[in-house]
Amino acid sequence: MAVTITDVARLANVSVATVSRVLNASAPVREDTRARVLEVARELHFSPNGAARTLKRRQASALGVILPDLYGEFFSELLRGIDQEAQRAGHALLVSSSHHDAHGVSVAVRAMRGRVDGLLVMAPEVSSASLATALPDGLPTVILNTAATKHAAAAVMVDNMSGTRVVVQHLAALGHQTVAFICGPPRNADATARLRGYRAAMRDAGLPVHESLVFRGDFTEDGGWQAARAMIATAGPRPTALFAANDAMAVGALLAFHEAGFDIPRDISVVGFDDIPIARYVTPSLTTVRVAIDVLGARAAALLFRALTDPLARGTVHREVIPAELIVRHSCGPPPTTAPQTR
Amino acid sequence: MAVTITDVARLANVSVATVSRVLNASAPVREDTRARVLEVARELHFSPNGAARTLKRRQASALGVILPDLYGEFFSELLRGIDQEAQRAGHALLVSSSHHDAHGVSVAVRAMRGRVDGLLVMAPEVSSASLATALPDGLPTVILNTAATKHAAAAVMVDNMSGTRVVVQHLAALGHQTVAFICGPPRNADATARLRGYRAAMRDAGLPVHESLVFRGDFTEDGGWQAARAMIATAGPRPTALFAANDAMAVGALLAFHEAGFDIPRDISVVGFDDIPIARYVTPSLTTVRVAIDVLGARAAALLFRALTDPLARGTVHREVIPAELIVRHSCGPPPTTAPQTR
DNA sequence: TGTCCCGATGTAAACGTTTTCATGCGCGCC
DNA sequence: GGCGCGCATGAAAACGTTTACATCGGGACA
Repeated sequence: MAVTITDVARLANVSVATVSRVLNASAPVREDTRARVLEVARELHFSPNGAARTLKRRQASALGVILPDLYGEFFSELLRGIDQEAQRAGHALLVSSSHHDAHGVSVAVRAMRGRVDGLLVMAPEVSSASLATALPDGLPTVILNTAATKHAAAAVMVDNMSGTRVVVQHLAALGHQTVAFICGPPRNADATARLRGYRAAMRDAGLPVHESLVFRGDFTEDGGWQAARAMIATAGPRPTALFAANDAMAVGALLAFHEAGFDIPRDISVVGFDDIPIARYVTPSLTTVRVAIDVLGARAAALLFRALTDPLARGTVHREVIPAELIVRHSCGPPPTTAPQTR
Repeated sequence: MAVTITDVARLANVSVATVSRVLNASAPVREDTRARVLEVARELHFSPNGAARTLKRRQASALGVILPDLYGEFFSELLRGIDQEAQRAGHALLVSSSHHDAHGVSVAVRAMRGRVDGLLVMAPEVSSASLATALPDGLPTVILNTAATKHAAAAVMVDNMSGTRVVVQHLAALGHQTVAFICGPPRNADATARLRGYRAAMRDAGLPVHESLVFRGDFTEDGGWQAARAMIATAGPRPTALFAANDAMAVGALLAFHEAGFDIPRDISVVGFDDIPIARYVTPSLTTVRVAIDVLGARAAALLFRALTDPLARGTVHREVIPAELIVRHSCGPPPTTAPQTR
């Protein structure tokens, strides 16, 4: 059915070896045979079978990408960065998403054996230990945003600590004393790191952390909206600023405040985290922490390629931290002289 | 290096055939041998080599996805829909993006031969004819948002015509007479269809199309921002509404208007197209055309699976149109009694 | 003129599976 | 008690490549 190298060889009156040599330029071939082979190959629309090639060469020219989800601009940007780097190296991407638990990751990983040269795994909700058992032995792996395991060749992570610190410092400098926080998903590594960062930074700034002002969230716009609603409805100390653990939730909170008639930043300041592309387009534009998500992906891919090409690098776990930088836009201002009214 | 089925067979004192039978449950095996094989396989962390499996089985359990780009929520949603459907069928996704011309598509497609069972191609900037030559012969293909070619097993497209029509009708009903338009990329199939739809709907509504109010765009937020700036600066008839060919550009326009001190929708109404998730979170929330992008992807994948499993379906080109529905939010209102002032 | 070497090509093995075919063995049946 | 049948298993071919090795001329050199 499909045309194979044998078909080309037959029609060009040469052996399959010669065809292979022509197509891969792997050995000198007389010019006229070369031309003849190429002609026949083009005529038959021949393209080599990837599986066979991979099997023989022991190199798939593909990277496996395991993601917890695909919803929202974050993953879009991440994948874009990875793809860009992979494409430069002539590698394809085998993508598999919505793997939230160790078992899901394990299944996805097994399905990739033999079809990828290395793995990029982002599983922020899976514990380091479970991840270690889910990862394969022979396949170089780079972990994203998760506590690094021994199995991995490298780990790339966001500097959540300094990111959260700089936000709190900024808010404190503006005069805010009461800063609410919206968490990410409970077992998510980034989420917990940012919560820890928030607490530590608040302490260091000499500001109190009111537990009633730490709201649950799930990294989605709707989660942020819900949390902001809860905040508006809640009794107790009135926050003058809200720090959301990611931009999506900050955007959701913005809507909730807008609906409630709040003026931002006059009534309350809002900060996000990640700097997804949309952050500068919402109203007011969102003060946030720039993470360069596409760079995060690209760096992870680059590290994986290094582990693949440089056998010496094996065995040593390389860690890389993507810096986090405060981006001041218009969603923050000084605290109001009197706290906003609940309605 | 990597553990193979042969290793398992040797340690379990059986032939490779038996191991294969156990792992695939493809033939009855005595219970004790079965247990022994499974035990050894687990012990060795064996997982079958995908390339070898694909080669022998002539089935890759993977779908190729070719996209023009990965930037923004549109592709993220599309990919999510595809992934969801593929995962249900136990298929992985081989993704390759940033293919804008026929040659790029052709290269990507060739790289996928033998590693995927079918192809999902979105190449809105490639002409139908070039696409036909770029697509492979033996591989079932579903085309997204592009004029269908004969080679394809199916095509899924957005109902751009009725989508644009309903927007113009909505604006006309509100009393708008002068409606500006921001185009997508010049050679993009969706973009041109939406422009055509805008023109036709305006004509049918008895409204004039001022060529000076048809602005160039590129489907990005920044493009929309630039176009809106141009609109503000331009002389000539003052539009009371702006229709952007996609949501990203509408969001960009929103920012430009906001920066210029316009009140939306009092000074000008804004409409988008696609209903990306963020559309309901911008301020004001965006009136747009709901396309259910994830469904678009999922349907495309479903059609591909049908072509794969049902050989009868081959040869007939199935077309499916994803409906477009007006979503009224807060970015539209009646036209101002006097046109907004340029500043 | 014989030897050596090198360039062009062919032959066949190998990659790790799945699957067809063959084989052996126990058991029921006449 | 011999015959046939079906079940469990093994041997080996096949999938479509790449590549190590063999082969064959022909030219350079002694």
